[in-house]
Amino acid sequence: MDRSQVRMSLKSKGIAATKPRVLLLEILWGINAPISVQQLYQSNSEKFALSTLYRVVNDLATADIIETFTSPDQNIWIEIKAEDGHHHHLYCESCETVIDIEMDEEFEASISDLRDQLSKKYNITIVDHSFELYGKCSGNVHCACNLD
Amino acid sequence: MDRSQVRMSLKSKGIAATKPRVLLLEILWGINAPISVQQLYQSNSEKFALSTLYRVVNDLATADIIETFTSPDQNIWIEIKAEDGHHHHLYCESCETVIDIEMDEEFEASISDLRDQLSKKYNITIVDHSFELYGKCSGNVHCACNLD
DNA sequence: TTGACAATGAGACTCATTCTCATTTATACT
DNA sequence: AGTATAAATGAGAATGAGTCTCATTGTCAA
Repeated sequence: MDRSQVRMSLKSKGIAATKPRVLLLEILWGINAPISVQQLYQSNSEKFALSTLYRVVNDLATADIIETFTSPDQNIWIEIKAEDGHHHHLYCESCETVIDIEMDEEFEASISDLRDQLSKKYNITIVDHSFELYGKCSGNVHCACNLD
Repeated sequence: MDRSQVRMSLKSKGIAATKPRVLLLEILWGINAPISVQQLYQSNSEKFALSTLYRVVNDLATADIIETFTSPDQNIWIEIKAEDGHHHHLYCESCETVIDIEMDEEFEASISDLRDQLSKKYNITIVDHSFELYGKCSGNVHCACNLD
C-alpha cells in the first residue's frame, strides 16, 4: 500500500486525504502490527500535534479504516482494519505489547453461533465482540517484544 | 452474604476488614451485577473518599475477591469474583451498561482448548482472557437499563 | 485496653485526552 | 491553474480520571 493507494482509500471512504491521515496510515501499514497511541506519538512527535493524532485516530476509526481497542493497562491500541473481519489479541504483561493472533475457522464459527444465540436470548443487536488473551512471556522469540 | 460473612471472607484472604472494604463488598453483593467505579462513586460519594474507593478496588482485586475490566468507553467495571472462574460481558452501547452473560459448557471448553493451543504456539504463559460482546438494545426488557 | 502498624480522607498532583480558536490545507468550481 | 470555502490542523489551555502524600484514624493481636 503506497501513498497514492492510501489517498485513494481515504477518498473512497469519503474523507479528505490530509497529511496527518495519510502519514498515520503509512506508519500503520509500515509496522503491520498494533501500536498504542502513546507509543506512536512518542516516536513521531515531530510529525503530528498530539491533538491531531487523537483526532485522526478517531476519524479513521469512524471511517472504518482502522480499529482501536484498549489493553488492561488502559492504553489505546490501533491497527489497520483487516478485510476479513477483525483480529483478536494477545497482550503480553511482561513486555506490555499486543500481538495479533490467528484463530482457527472452527473457533470463529463458534463465536458466530454464540453471537446469534445471545442476540436472541437478550433481544439485543450485537454489533461487535472482542476476545483477548493476557499472557506473560519470558523474553522468548515469539513475543512481540523480540520483533524489533 | 451478610456483614459478618463479608468480614470473614476478607480475613480468610488475609486482609483487614476495614469499613470501606466491607461497605464496598456489601454494595456489590447487594446489586449482584457489574458496576463502574464512577457510577459507584456517584451514588456513594458521602460514604467513601474517591482515593479510598480506587485503593480498595485495587486491594480487593489483588486479593482475588473482586474482578475488574474496562468497557470500550474506558470505564472500569467491578464485580464480585465468581467461584466458577469469571464472567463474560455484554456491553450495551445504548444504555452504557454491562450485563453478565452465561456461556454454555461447550463454548467454555473451546476457549480452554484455544488457550492451550496459543500458549504452545506463542510459547507464552496465558494468565487470563476476556470475551466481550458489544450490543445495542432498544430499551427492551432484558437490557440491564431496565433492571432498576 | 493498648501499641504498632495498616488504612483512610482530603486534597494536591499528574498526565492522558479533549477542547478552543487562529491559521492552514484540501477540494470543488471557475 | 487560481480561488473560495469549508474542513482540518497545531499549539496550548482546559478537563477529569486516577494516583499520591501525609496527617489522622481504625484494626487487631497480644
